[in-house]
Amino acid sequence: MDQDNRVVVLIDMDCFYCQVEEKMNPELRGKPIAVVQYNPWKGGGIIAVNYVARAQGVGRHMRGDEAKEKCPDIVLPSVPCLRGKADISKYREAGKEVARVLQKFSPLLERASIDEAYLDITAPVQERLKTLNVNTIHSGMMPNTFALGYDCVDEFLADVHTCGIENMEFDYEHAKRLLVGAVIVSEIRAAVYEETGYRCSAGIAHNKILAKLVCGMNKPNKQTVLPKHCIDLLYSTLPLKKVKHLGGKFGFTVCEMLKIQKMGELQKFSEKDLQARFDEKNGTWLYNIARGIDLEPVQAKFNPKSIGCCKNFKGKAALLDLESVRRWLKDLGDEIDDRLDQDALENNRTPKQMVLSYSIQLPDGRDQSSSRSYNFVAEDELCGELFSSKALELLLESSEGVKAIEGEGNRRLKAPIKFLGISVGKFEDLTEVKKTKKILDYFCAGSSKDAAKPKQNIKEKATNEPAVVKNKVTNKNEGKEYVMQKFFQVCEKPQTSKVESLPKQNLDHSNKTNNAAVIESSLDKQESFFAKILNQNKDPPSVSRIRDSELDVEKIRTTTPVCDVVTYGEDSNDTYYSGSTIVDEINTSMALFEDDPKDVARVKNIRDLLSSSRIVKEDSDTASETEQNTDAVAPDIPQNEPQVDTFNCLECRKIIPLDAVAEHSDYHLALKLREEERQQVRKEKEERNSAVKPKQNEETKKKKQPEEQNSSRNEITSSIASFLVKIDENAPTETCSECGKKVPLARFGEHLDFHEAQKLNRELNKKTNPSFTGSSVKRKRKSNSPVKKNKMPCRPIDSFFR
DNA sequence: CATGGCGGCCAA
DNA sequence: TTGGCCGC
Repeated sequence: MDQDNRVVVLIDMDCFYCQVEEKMNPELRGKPIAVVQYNPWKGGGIIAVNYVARAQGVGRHMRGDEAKEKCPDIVLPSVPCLRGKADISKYREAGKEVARVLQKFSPLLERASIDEAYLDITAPVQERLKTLNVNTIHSGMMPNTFALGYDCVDEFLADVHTCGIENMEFDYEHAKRLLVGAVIVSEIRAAVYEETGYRCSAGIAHNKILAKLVCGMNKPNKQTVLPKHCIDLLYSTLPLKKVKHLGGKFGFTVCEMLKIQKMGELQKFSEKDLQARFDEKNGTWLYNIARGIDLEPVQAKFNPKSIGCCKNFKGKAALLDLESVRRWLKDLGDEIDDRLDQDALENNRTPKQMVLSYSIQLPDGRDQSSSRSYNFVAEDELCGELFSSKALELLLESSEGVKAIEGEGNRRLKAPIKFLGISVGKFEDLTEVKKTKKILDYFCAGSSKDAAKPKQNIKEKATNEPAVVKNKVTNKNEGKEYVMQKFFQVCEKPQTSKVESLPKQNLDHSNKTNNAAVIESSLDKQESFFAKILNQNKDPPSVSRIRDSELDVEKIRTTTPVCDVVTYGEDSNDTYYSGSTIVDEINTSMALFEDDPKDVARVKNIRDLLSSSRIVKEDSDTASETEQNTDAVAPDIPQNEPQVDTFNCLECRKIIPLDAVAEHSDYHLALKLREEERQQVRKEKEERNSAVKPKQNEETKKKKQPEEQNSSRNEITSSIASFLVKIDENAPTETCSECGKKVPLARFGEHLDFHEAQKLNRELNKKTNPSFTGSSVKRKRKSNSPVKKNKMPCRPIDSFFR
């Protein structure tokens, strides 16, 4: 049986939350610790205990206070609170960090929880067997390894070396595979420790259930192999409920109905019998697992399929009035929003559905839970407010006497609410346009974004945990401004100017002075969002370079397959996803504009940014010590100028107060985007009069998907123009509610994206409106203004200046 | 009041 | 689509 020839591993992090705390605070190492959440009540609930504390009798299912009694010197790090609830994002990030290491060893990685992952290493084992002589394997190659059924691993080794001649059950090939598997798992665990500092345990067997089963048998920092011929031995004493899926009610009824306790006793029953008692599927499953057979494949799955958050309101804390429900839903919605933002950046995906879950207390005192789902529609702007308001609607619509009692301003609820949860799922891949929007959001919002959108409505904050993750991107928030500055600098540079702001490696192998060419060369290696834009600027720079380097949505689109709604397979989840994520693109963009990585790391504020990018020179009489070639920009900089901090905009030559730099950059970007929109309209008009000739795509010198290169060649231009005009009389069409145009059904998704791009433009325009200066700029959200067709919905440019 | 906050899967 | 179960 092919399934039995696998080598499956379960990696399980040892008391993971504790390890995360220990890593963050090395003082804690060697001390007894337990991670708690919500410490106010009896010291908080313990959710993880390290092994020092376990040795002193501290266990899970204890309160912090109990732990203190058992172990007075225990340290109790607390899970941070955000918006009034436990925030486990740092553990989530740590789990991802580990999984990324595991992924290097096999693409067949299935994340089972925040701290557990299955790996199918059948292929790596086969590979290793080609070069590794099994007889040379010794226990030194796999420290901390145990073989179930053997007193020590050396005995198992001996069995393998002698082909297990003493045991009829011994399957030599199988044992060899597991042995080599154990060697590889040792290497995996060493790599995890080396690269993350975390220790883990592992189970090695020929399927998931068994790997999981034995993983926990030797902990911490150990690994356990379960050879087939030892299964019965193990099962003879193993309580049935220890097996995954049998730990709950089902396992209990199995034990009850069959009057058995041990796993081994299951073998006494025929498959038919088991099917008759339970159901066909369960019967077969039980029959198989009793014989160590589990056919479940390890699925390549890295990302969760849903993102949710919830909160209990126990006892007196139960919600009694509408207003508190509203408040909590808002917090839950905001958290979802934050996590979705990050998820979109990392995984290029967006959810199609949300689910509200709740439970109420019935008059008889028991709880009753329920849930209602909502499928997003195109007009929905996914944001915290949408989530919370939809959730409230769903809650009030739902039949169960949740409705507020009339009168008294709808204040009181009929039944106390004990639990609220919002989750989103059914992800689909983001289209290129939406991706573009996200990237621009990221860069353009600049410092004003965080101030504008009070994302973290922090009710309590136990620690000053950075709310957003610590991946490369978010660490470099300060770099955003820098990149924008660089971007405009590059766009603006006269043809003849030096390219000193571009990456060094590009200077090396090129005597071209043309920016586009330099950037183009950087595309050999990688492509960034900005590179895409800049790369389109093949024409000689003109007065309005920005316009020439238009953000041409259609051109960007052609770099990826033409489909708006990529039907959701496992694409967004699996380990094979090969497209560049938004995070990739942002990081590449960053890299593209970094003179030296240290510069960006060093940058702490706008002033540093500007001086390091040589744009600003306040106190400029002493400034030339840093560089001699300030003259690249110097002519326009008022040398003996100001007491105030200003900088001279390369774009318009105006002197801009430092504190308005971000907005000013946004303004130029808005100009650029607006021009793009104009051109779209122009194009639209032109093409209404003349037939469209599908234009040949530029040579795309990117690896990407191979099919894509073929298809892009023989047309499939996803040009906006093409779907605005070309209407096949016979093809089904749909009338766009935004602009009233008839659009071929096949192109309708793209058409909607076009409007999306328009909205983006408008929002950027709003963002640059100086009347909202400073911190109170509302970030995107709520664009319910209808589109006026054929009319520029922008303000006059001049109005941007006071 | 008292593990809580997740997440996955599946039957109906 | 919903409710329930399972497990970390």
